[in-house]
Amino acid sequence: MKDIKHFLRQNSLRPTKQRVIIANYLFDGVNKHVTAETLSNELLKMKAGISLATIYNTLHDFYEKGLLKKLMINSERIYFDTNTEHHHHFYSKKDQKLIDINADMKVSGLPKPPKNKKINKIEVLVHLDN
Amino acid sequence: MKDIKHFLRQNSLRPTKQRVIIANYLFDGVNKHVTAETLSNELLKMKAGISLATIYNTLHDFYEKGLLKKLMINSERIYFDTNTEHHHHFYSKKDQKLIDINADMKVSGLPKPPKNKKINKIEVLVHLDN
DNA sequence: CAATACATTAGAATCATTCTAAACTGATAT
DNA sequence: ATATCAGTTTAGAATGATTCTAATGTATTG
Repeated sequence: MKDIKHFLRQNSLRPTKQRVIIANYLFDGVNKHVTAETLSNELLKMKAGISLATIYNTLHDFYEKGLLKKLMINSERIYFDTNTEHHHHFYSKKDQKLIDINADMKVSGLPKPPKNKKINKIEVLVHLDN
Repeated sequence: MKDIKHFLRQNSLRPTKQRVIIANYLFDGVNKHVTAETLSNELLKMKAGISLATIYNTLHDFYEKGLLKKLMINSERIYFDTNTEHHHHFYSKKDQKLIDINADMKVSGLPKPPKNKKINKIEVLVHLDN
């Protein structure tokens, strides 16, 4: 991501100091899974001094613009994924860690959806033991 | 479920008045997806007068004994499933409703799990549009 | 560079869930 | 039966992630 300001403007987001810092961290080319908390910790490390409220606002803004995916893994916190392509995950509860599955997986034997309902997307979560 | 008291005892749970009422509702032969809130509403309807704390405790106790499955669908609340067999779900966000998929589905193209990790179980969630 | 629409922030509010500690009850032994 | 006691229930407080509020700050536009 060379020009973050341009990137933010393209997505109808004012490139404020805080958004630039957060976008630079999130969209550095390495896919990430973050929660408000883990992101806050990273930003603290780089002494960015961004308030929690702004972190929540920004994650939400990025999500609204389709720059992040929301993952429902456990009910304790919300995970955001910088990989917005359709993909699946390994999940280690023990490590509280998600790992992308980029392979092209197929699900067979799926029954018809209920009347008047259409399938939107299929999500596979592979739980790891240890 | 004919003898709920016996059933509870078999699972090392004292058959208290509250647990009997809740177990009777949950294990009546029809699989259910409940949250503390929806269960509380049902119990209110039948004027059971069971406190929220007990509802949480009981769901937890039943879960600990393997009588319920926990589902992580969204981060707003915890869902419990009376169907403890391995199975998958349709989910309609709009209706906030889960539907069991009992068909025997297969997932192909799964990559190897990360080093030193074993696959525990595979969960497929089919999101519905409308 | 002034005006203004949008952003940031600290701290309060919210809401599902968990905790606390006092009152209660099912099981067991007498 | 009844006393005992470990296990339960409960109201209400506490917690913790997230959202809201409303005051202050800042990017954009003309």
